[in-house]
Amino acid sequence: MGRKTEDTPEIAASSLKELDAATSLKVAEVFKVLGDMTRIKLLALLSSADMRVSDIAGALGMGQSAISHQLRVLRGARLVKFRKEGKEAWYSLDDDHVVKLMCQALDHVSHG
Amino acid sequence: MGRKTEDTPEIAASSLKELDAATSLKVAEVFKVLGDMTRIKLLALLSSADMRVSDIAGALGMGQSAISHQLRVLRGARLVKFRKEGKEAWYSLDDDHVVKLMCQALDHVSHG
DNA sequence: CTCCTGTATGAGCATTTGTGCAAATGTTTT
DNA sequence: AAAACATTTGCACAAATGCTCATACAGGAG
Repeated sequence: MGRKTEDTPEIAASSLKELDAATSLKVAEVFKVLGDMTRIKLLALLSSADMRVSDIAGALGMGQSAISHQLRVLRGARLVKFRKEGKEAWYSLDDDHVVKLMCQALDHVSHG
Repeated sequence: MGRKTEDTPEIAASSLKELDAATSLKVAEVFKVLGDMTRIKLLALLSSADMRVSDIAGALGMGQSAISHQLRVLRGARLVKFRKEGKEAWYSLDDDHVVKLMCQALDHVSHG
């Protein structure tokens, strides 16, 4: 049977009590990167298909420079990766953690 | 101790493709609230015990005003709730979505 | 009532952030 | 070689953010 997205994080909830400053910072950094509507829409796009920079810019109705800037941020957080094909850059989600996180957040806002 | 054990059926990953602007904004707003180290440490504290404002301020080594401001933000995102007992305000996590989200993010940064 | 405690709120300020513009880099075609 | 194309990068600037300070609000004790 088709399995849905795994809803059991490998990290136990009890580990939250022992969050040191460095780890808290890293966690906050990931969330900060996700805390922007442009980047959310961008990641949602990439969840269905790999895309080039200009594709994303067109789909979101934004400048190509802005998208490139955002993709750099997303790359820095290891949320997206890309491969170069000639003069084009194809972007895709880095792993499925991204999707899990977004679904959890979607779950949260939907229950309001 | 009746915390909701309501195992919320996770939202399918396919819903991400259909994210409209309003929903993207809400999702981004939740992440934006989580994208701050002070608030992360604060939520981590609340994951193990309910606390008063002054308790949190003491534990984080910050001013009471700063914590109160942050708690307002967290309340606005429905990530924490509080009950008033006399002149004290006891804060707690609003639901277990918060813990799930943080564990997912912890999972992500740990695999780096 | 007054005083003290716990919390909330508003103003001010320094820092960060997202975007557009323009120039630079790199790749393919002519 | 140049020109066209796709993407990246540096700069600038408005808008947003987090903290501190001071003040206001509310409950309990004397």
